[in-house]
Amino acid sequence: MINYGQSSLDWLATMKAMTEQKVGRPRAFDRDQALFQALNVFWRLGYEGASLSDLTEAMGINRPSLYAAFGNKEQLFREVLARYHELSVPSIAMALEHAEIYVALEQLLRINIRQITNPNVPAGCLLIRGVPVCNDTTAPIYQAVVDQRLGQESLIRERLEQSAQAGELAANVDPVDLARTIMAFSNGLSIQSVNGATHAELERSVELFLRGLKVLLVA
Amino acid sequence: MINYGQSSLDWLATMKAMTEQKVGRPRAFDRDQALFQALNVFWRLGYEGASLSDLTEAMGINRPSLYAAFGNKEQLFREVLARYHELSVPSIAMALEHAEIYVALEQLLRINIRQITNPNVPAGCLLIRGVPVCNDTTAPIYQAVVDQRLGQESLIRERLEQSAQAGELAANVDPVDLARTIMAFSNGLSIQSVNGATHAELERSVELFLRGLKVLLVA
DNA sequence: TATATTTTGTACTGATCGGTACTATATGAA
DNA sequence: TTCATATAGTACCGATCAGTACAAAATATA
Repeated sequence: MINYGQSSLDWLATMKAMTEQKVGRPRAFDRDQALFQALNVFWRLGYEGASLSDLTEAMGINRPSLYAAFGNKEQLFREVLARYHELSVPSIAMALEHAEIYVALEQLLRINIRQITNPNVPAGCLLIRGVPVCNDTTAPIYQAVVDQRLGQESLIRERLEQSAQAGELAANVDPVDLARTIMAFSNGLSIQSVNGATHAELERSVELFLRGLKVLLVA
Repeated sequence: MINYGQSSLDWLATMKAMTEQKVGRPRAFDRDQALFQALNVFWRLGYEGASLSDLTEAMGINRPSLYAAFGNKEQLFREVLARYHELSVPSIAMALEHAEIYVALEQLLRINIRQITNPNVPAGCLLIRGVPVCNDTTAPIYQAVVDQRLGQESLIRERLEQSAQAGELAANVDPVDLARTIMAFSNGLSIQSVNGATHAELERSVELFLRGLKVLLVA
């Protein structure tokens, strides 16, 4: 391994320096902040509904700057998807780390309704609002969105398979089926949020779901 | 009341004759069949993704014929929504007619997964695929879609309120909350279907959900 | 200071969008 | 036949779409 210095912080600094441009007119905007604004626009308007004018206005840059920094609309959305992944997966993974499976799933759902009713971002989930169907426009990025939804479900499934090994699931409860069931409910909550349901209302739905979920786990 | 004849069939015939054109070149296409094709296109491509070219091609008519018969894209979609309502609500209502609340909800979910995995139509639900967000394009019809989703939830809620009156719900189970919970799960199944889940897989998720649901109802 | 390099901003491209003007055509009524 | 009415089909409209050509401006290097 190449020695970039004495600590990993040095290594990070070196990597950053390597990716930073050294010559030419410096970029007048923060690429990360612009990407976050793009995330917000795609979240709010959907992939098709977000025009280049919507994006550049929110990002505070002009059109050629967007293309120079991000490629095109499709590649910008792919980066947005990656950013959304970074923002959502850690909290899912953290919830699922709880030793008790019931608490893990409870935390998962409670964190979920916090996120989909966060007033600082659009209601619901980007992965559901953003690209609901596959058509000529969305075809290039449709599968990536579905894959990310399936990726979240896999996180739940893997945790449930641990529980199944440990004998924590009730009789005739398949972890794959239960993961799909929880994911369905979670995604449905996102639609409820878009419908206008409040956090308190979603909380009561989660509590009802959890009462039923207990039957599927061993005491 | 005006007497249109001896029977309600005569009345229907009279109404039909009144709405049928009597003068001018006759329409060369079946309006109902064209509307059904439009439903299919909106279902498959979404409201934004369905272009007038997509619509006219599938409907087998040219552009001025569409505008003469349906007004414009927005009004056509409103008629499509009404058609979808006619196709979906009766089966929901029929399922909920069962005397036993558990059976009613079971039928509801089983009919639901039959419909959202029907190979003759696009996967999932038009009300979720068709108009996921509100933007400049979808604003005129967005609320109508949300209202139809809420209308389906109301059907469930009203049935559950009957059960609550009859003491068929477990302690601390509010019918409004339970209706929202069931609707969320049902909508999530629609997304699972779009993800590629099979009917058999959704059936197993429904069965797990029903096992939990039993706890929320009195034996 | 001179040069190479990159970003910025304006102004544009062809393609497609939803919607329509206009003419030809097909009917019922006179 | 003749006329009034309504649809069919072609060919078009202005607006907007994603994407880009080009030149001015701002930096590092030499």
